[in-house]
This record gives sequence, C-alpha cells and structure tokens, in this order.
Amino acid sequence: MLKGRHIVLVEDDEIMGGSIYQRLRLEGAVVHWVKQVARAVGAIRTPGHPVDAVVCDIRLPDGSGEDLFFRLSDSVSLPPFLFVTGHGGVDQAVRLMRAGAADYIQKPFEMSAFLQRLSLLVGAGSSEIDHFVGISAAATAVEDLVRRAAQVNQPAMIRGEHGTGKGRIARALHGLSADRAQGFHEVDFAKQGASLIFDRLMPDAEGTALVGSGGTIFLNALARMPREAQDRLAEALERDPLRARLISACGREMDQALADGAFRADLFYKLDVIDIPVPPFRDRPDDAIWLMMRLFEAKNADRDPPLAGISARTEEAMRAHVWPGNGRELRSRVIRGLEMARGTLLMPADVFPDRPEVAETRAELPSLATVRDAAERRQILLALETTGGQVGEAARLLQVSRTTLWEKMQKLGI
Amino acid sequence: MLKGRHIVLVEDDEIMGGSIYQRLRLEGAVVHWVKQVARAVGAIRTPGHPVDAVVCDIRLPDGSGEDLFFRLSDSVSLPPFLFVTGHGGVDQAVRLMRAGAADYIQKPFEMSAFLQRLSLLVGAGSSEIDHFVGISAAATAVEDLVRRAAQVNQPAMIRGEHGTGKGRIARALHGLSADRAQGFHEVDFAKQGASLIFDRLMPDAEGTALVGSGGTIFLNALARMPREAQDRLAEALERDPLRARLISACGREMDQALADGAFRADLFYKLDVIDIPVPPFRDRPDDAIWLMMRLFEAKNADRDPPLAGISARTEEAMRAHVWPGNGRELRSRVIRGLEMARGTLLMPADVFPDRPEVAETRAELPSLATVRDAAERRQILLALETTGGQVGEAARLLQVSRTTLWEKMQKLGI
DNA sequence: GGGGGATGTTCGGAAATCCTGACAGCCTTC
DNA sequence: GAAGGCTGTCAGGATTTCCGAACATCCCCC
Repeated sequence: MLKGRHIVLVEDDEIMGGSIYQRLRLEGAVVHWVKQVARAVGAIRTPGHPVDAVVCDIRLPDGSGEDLFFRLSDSVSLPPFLFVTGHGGVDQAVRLMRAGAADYIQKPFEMSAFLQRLSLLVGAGSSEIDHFVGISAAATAVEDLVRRAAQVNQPAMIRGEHGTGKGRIARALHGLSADRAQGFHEVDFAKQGASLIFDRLMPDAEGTALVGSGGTIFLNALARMPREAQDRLAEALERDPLRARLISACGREMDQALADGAFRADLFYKLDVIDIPVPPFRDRPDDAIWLMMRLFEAKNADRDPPLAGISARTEEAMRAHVWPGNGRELRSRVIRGLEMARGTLLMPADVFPDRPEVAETRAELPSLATVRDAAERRQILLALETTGGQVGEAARLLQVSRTTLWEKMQKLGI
Repeated sequence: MLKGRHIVLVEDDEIMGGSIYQRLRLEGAVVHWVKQVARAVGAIRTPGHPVDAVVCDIRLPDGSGEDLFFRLSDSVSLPPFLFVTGHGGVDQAVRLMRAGAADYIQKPFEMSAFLQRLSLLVGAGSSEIDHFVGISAAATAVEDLVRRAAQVNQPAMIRGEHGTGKGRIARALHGLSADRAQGFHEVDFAKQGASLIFDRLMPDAEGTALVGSGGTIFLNALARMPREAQDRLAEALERDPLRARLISACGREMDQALADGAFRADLFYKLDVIDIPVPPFRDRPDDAIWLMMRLFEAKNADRDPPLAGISARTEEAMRAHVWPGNGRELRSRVIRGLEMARGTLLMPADVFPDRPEVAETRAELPSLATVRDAAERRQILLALETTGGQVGEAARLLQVSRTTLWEKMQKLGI
C-alpha cells in the first residue's frame, strides 16, 4: 500500500522520527523527514512530487503541528494528515478531527497499527487525482470544466491548437458522462471518408440513425466539415433535439472559416454551448514537465538499460521551449530522446538535437537570487495583468501585503 | 438555539443525566432521556418526532454508546451524535470521529461549553420550525415580524443589503398571508421593462387593474423606481386604497434617493408602514453557518462522491468572513467549494480560495512564495547536477553560503 | 591508521524582509 | 464638493533569512 507513496514526516524527536522513517522506507515509501514547522510548510506546499500523506507530530521546536495544519488548510488543498503525539488529549484530538485531520494516534503505538492506519489514508487519499490534461492551474481548470460539462447534456466545443490533446479530452468527457456505455463515435473531418461515417450517424429521411438512443458524437477538425454535412447537421438539430451528446473540436482556423463563410455561424453557436478552451503548452510549462514524466515512466521501463532519470537541465530546456507542436511534438521528442540517450540521464541534447545551443551552458549559472527575482517578477506581472493593474488586488492574489508588493515592484523596477 | 429542539439523551448516571436533562429543559429543548442502549435504539430509529441531536454516554448498563452508534449508523440518516464520557481515551474519540460522530466531550465539562457545542450541532440539523431567514435571534425576529405583517394588510417594506434574500422574504410573506392564492406580482426596477409590468398592475383611467381583486405586488429595488411610476402609484394610493397587498424592498441606496429627491418622501412613508429590516450576514454569523448547512445538504447529495462533512475550520472562516455579497455570495462560494473539494471534508481553502473578500471568482494564481520556492528548487537541482551533486560547489555557483543552500534543500525537500 | 577535504548539523547574531498601521494624494461616484 | 476607494510612501517592529563559525562525521587516499 505504501510502496512508492510520497510521505512527509514532521517529527523532531530523533528516536521516534528515526524509527518511523526507517520503517516507512522499509515499506517502500518515499519519505521526506523534516523536523520543524517552517520546513514542513515548504515541503508540503511546494513539494517536488505530490504528497500522499503527512505524518505529523504536535509538539515541535518552532511551533505546533496544529498550527501547521491550520496554516496550510487555509491556503492549499491538503493531503491527508495523520497526527502522532504523546502529549495530546481528547480535546485536541477532537478539535483536529473536526477540522479535517484524517487520523490521530497517541504515542506510544504499535508500529503495525500505525502502518495500517496510514495505509488506509494513503489508499483513500485522492491526492492522485485522475489528471488527463495536466497538473497546472490552467489544466485543472480545464479538467473541472470537462467534469461539469459531462454532467449536463449540452454540446461542448473543445478549442485548442494542434496537438493539445483535444481528442483525448473529448474521450475523457465521454468517459465521465452518464451514458458512457453508449459508444463514442468520432468523425475526423481532417481524414478521408469522414462524410461516410457522418452520414451513418445523422438521421436520414426515415429518421433513423445510429445514435438515436444516445452516446457521443465527436466532430473533430470541425472547421473542415463539408458544407453539405453542416446543412444536414443544422437541419437535424433544428428538427428535433439530438439524443446523442455532441462534442466538437477545432483550432484557430475556425475563426477563418467563420469569417469567410466556410462554416455556418448559426451552427457554430449551436455547437459552442459549453466552451472548453485548451491553452497551448507554451503557456503552461508545468504540464510539459508532467507529461514528459509520464511518458518517461511509461517508456523507460521498456528501455534496455533503463535510464536513471531526467537531467534538471532537460527540464529547464523544456520549460523554455515554445512547443509549436504541443503535446504531439513533446511526445515524439521524448520518445526519440529515450532512444538516443547514451548516458544514464536524459540530457537536453537528446531531446533537442536540433538545438545545439542548449547543450552549452556549462560555465556560469544564474545565482539563486537572480532566478528568484526573475520568478517573482514574472508572477507579479502576471498578477498585475489579471487584475488589470490594480496593485492592492494583485497583492491579495499573490498573498503578500500591499506594501510588500510595492517594495518588490520598486526593487524589480516594475 | 436549543429552543424547541428534540434531543435524545442517553445516560445511565442519575446525577449527570439529571443535570444535563434539567439544563436542556431550561434552554427550552424537548429532551427524551433514556438510560439503556436498547431504549436508545428505538428512540432514535423510530422517534415520535425527528431528532435534532443525540447526547450519548459511552458506558451504559447494557452496552456501549459506541455500539449504539455503529449499530445505528447502518440505517439511513443519523442525527448528529455528541458523545460525553469520563472513561474514554483519545483512541476512542478518534475512532468515533472518524466514523462520523459530530463531537466528543470529556467529563467533567463546563456546562456552558457543552451547551455551546451542542447548539452548534443542532444548528446544523434541520429544525421543526420553518425557517426562511435563519436561526439567529435576529433572523427569527425578522421571521416573526413577517408572520405578523402577513396577518394585517398594510404596506410592508423590506430593507436590507444586496443578497440578503429580500425577494425570498417577500414571497414568504405572500405565502403566509390570507390571500396567497391571489397571485404574486413582482416588479423589479433593477431590470429592464419593469415599467411595462408596473403599468399593467396600476389602475388606469377606467380604474381597472390586474390586481383589482387582491394578491400581492412586490416592488423590488424600489429606489430605482422611475419618477413617473412613483407619481402614478402615489396617485392611485391617494384616490382609493389598493386592494392588493404592497410589499417593497430596497437597500442602503434608498437613503440617497430620498436625500436628493429621486424618490418621493411622501410615497416612501406610505409604503413603509411595516418596516422589516434584514440585517446583513456579517452581523449574524449563525445564519451563515445555517445557510451553508442547508446548501451543503442539498447539493452534496448530488456530488459524486459526497463529502463527509464540513471542516470546523471552514465554519470558523465563514464566521469571520464579512460577506459583502451576503447570501448570494455564500451560495456561490459553497457551491463552488463543493466542486473544488478534493478530500472528504469541505475545507476553508475550497470555500475561500481567494483569502479576503473578493465577491466574484477570480482566477487564482500561485502565491509569490510558491513560485519563488519552485524557482529556487529548480535552480538548486540544476546547480547540483552541474556540480555532480557537490553541495559546496553548487552553493558557490548559486552564490549563497553552503549553510543557506543546505537550509533551502531541507525546506524544499531535496 | 592518519590526514584532508567534503558533508550534515547546530547556533547566534546581523541583515533582510515582511507586516501592520498610518497618512497623504488622487481618482471616481454620488 | 464630500465620501470612499485606491495608490504611493514611510516608520516601527516582528520574523525570517542568511551567513560565519564551529563540530562531528564520513570517505578517500596515502
């Protein structure tokens, strides 16, 4: 149960901490042991890997575990917390449980019981949400939208550049909907013979159609839908509400098609009830890294010998790349990189053989202060942009005081 | 808040039971005192009256309160359980809380604290009285006022901030009045076309009007009533007492409208015979909790999977919130929170993703600290890689001291 | 087995950062 | 033209961060 799970252990006592640490390691968990509240905040809020559970002592040198929990519970959605303490009482236990702690164990305890209860949380912990777009804020927003769209039977339109995984999102939407058992029918107008498939889906003169009873019709590359098919669909929608769920996907080229009349505007608006915009990878580098990790894990296992990991510089290079081909490009780059890699790590040169300059950055690294400032600067600008230049509002978004933000803006020259 | 509530008290100790029983009676609760598990099962599962809460001892002559709880928890919906015990320990408390008990108090306890915690639970449960404003003293006062207003046919004026549910109160008043069958006609002057609707309600030159025979006219956003309509209404009132019941609603802006003459003072006083002031949510946090509970119960049932409950921290945060948007804001927050929640409880971060009072949803940004940490983490990894894992060397590259780098690595879990 | 160098860790003080609070302008909006 | 909301600015104090110093280890190489 615990194998491969990421667990943060917050415990200052050497003996106790050591024994828990050892045991969890033995069980195959990846344990991050911190001894102070301040450390724990960072480890839980900005983890290198999603945290599956937190095992937390109450009495700590620089504060209490309770403080830690309350502080975090205001700002982020938390992994399950298991409190472990020798000094607590019923009141504390009840208070914490009511506040949302997952479990509470008194010292001394049986290690086996402890492990069992921890496994329970980890198993239940839905911190491993089923991501199908990515882990960035933008991606989870899209996922939420898809989930909601799946609840109502309204035509949905997925809009995004090439390779952003519109097809996969459509399939996910179908899979989340109530009548997922009813079949998923894709018509890709970028392919030959799309019209034939489409014809079988639409009601004919006698009103019979393949999808009369439900299911999902996915119209891919909608902008290239033939005019004649558009007319038939519009007419079918007009005559009688379709039983099937309609999902369509298109890219930037739809603007053009609408402008020059190649696509009927009235039909477009009928299909665009729920709009699901998928941002390109260049706007969400975290997802590029996430997707790379997934691909790496999947494909590296087949490799002989498997690589030990991914160079941090590769991540850096991916973050900087603009991804004109989005997910499709990423996929092919990673797979090719895995084949080409010679050392033990996946290096930038493996993934970007076409960009020799990424390999050469050996000498000097920007200092920590530099990148920190750069990151802050980017974020501040982003916040200011979303608030339309309102400083106070931006400060709230960034969770600093207005004065601090002002100071930083002075310092960074914004 | 216990007045009129039905509470089952399960306690075998005469002294303890008697004292609780007396006190609860004093508070106005209807208490059903049983001294055995067997009796309690019946009293709770097949009560003569819906039970609002159960106060339960653990050690009982024919079993334990824990058994009672587990036995009942198989059946459908349990009232909130508050356990009271002198012998229990942390383990028991945690076990019960995890199983869904609402609270757990150790003997001996302060009676006042006990009552407070019990009230909290009871507030959550649905009550016998048909509340439509809230459960706080202020809200029940408003409800009483509405009930009385329904008895007499005098113009009533509901005054309250945006989102305090003035429309709902008006409808409730209508529903409580004798001629509720006569129809309810709303004219919302904040909306387009209000004047047209208004015209059809007012007697014309021939003295005929839509509401000549009764019913209720509800003038919403009264302060924005056009001057011309004011004149017509004043005239109609002057000429002949209207058959219909008049309810109007306005907010703070009416003071302004009266001051600068945008609203006729004479008309205002004619409409303000029965004054129903609705206090804002910030002045009655109990109602915020109550409304949240109602919404939670209603919407959580549709959720998949349903949440187990609401974190005590969330209640606390709601209590502290000022609710600039009052009920409307609360509603949208709770509904969004239910969508966003990831764990098993509704946490503060779900309901208040934006810390302070921003009424509308705002795309949440990672905090400055988060991106700063993330940037540092990346750079540190990069440096460590280029130095081949040599910490001291990496520190030099990053231009920080070795100690600092070590600290950061601790904090970030590297 | 004994340096030498690197790391893991703690400590105390200096330096910075951040927050609260306050006040003055400078806009809108009544 | 008064009020209220927002920004620019500053001060003072509480925290946090950062650094240098200091040990104890640990490992490698001689």
